[in-house]
Amino acid sequence: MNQKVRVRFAPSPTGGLHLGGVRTVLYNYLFAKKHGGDFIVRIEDTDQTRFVAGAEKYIFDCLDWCGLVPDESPIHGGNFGPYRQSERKPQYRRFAEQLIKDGHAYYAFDTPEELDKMRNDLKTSENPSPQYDHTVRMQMKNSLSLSGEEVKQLLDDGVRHVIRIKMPVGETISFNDMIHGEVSFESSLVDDKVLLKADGMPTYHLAVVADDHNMKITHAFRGEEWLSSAPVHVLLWKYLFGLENMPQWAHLPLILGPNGKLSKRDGAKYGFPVFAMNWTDPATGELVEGFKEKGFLPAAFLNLLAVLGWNDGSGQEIYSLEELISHFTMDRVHKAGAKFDFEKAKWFNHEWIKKLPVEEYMNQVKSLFLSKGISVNDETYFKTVLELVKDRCTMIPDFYEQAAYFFTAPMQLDTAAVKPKWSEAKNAFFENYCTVLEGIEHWDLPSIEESFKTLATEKNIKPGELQLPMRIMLVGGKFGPAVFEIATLIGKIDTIARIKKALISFQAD
RNA sequence: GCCGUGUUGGUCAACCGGUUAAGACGCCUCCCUUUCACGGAGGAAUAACGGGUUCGAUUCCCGUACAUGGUACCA
Repeated sequence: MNQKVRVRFAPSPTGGLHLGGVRTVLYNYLFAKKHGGDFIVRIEDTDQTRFVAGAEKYIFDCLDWCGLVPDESPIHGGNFGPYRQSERKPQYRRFAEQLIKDGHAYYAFDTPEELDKMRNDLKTSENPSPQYDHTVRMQMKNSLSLSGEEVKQLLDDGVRHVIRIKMPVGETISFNDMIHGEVSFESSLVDDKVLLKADGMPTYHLAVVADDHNMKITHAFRGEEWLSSAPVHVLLWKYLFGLENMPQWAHLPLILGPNGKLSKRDGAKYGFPVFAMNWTDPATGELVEGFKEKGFLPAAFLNLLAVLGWNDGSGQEIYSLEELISHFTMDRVHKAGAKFDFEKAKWFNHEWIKKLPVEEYMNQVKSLFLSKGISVNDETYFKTVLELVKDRCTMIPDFYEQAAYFFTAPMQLDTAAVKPKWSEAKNAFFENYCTVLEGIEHWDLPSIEESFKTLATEKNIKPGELQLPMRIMLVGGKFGPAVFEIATLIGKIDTIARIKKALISFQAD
């Protein structure tokens, strides 16, 4: 009764870790931490045909980036391993045989061709996809329709076969979902799902139940796409380990794209990531950009996913991981799927860039700069600059545009912004101003600004009219913090050099 | 087709029988700023449809529509 909470995330390593997947991990993690329990990751690598090399490592890299470290996993260890299904193979067969012995499952010898034939023969416009269920199983080739000797013969001959669950007729199967409440199904309408495949590997249905039992899982969260197969799992628990030991289920709502189901195609189509990190499909070589590479902060990524389908009713929107752990409750998770809105996602990232001290992400910016050919030598200067421009950055790559001119003179000047109002008088002012600047001994904000204003008054030009040209000279465009602050930071030599260089190009035509 | 799940502004959403139906993103206007942002003040914009139940329904029930998931020896 007082069993410790044990929640598992069980990805199948077949592709990138998408938004819905990360949110499932997050809720698992939050729930486990909230109750002082264990957060477990196991890998569902039962399907050899779709298993993708490198995908397991990819999943853990993503978790690492998000900061969701499991208590138990193939790479972290634990007391209820192994944590990969492929390493538990013999056990599944035992469970399946047990079910047959108890009359809850049967051998099926139908070939793929025979299955196709059945589906084709029975297909009507009314029923486009006939199931292998109680209505047809006696017409098929299995241990229910065949005699004991026939079955034994087939088995002895080593004929390929699967093991199917024998769904009961006329029972109502129901269970209490943590999100949806009571959900029920008519057993007669559910088909005889394959439990053990011809190659001896279990299907997901047998595997989850067996593994959850083995690992003493108390709460199992998964996407809503699994809800329809829940009756199979409930029955398996009933037959194998007892309903009273079944974990609490929670079927999380789906995350939708702009046009329904979120697919990796949406990323390319609408220009936003759908995976946590870059994912290269080994089959096609196609690269899908991730949130990390797009320039998202993990804190923002987690935050935006957490509140997509959950809120605590307080109106708060910005949560740190710690806050999420203390505020999170399953009863406030939504039932309905939510459409992902990239604009709002960007807003979350912007908020986190403003909120977090620059130390948290300065290394990312540093490597961004490095890739653009700017090396950072003075860390204090670097931090000051980042602090100054962070309000203007929504995503990490924005720092390049917003801060590069602090390190290197702008390549291009927005001359169009000054030329229409440019005059000899202004030109003279700046030539003069350079001389004034040369003479400044203590290069600080007041002396730069005061001398600018004094000279402008002397020349009878409004200082305001000179500030934009000055900005274009130093920055290259109409953006950035206060001009004199920029001049202060980039220093005397650079300031004068940029003014002189700009005067030439203003003159140019 | 059948089964499951869902349906409050463009999007995320609060409310859990009586409200002028919060808030956020986005959009628009203004202020701040002779740059761009940040910040501040406003604005436009919402309960799918039809029946019930009730003194009273956005809230409860039933239909319909729509959306979404499943319907594989995939997960």
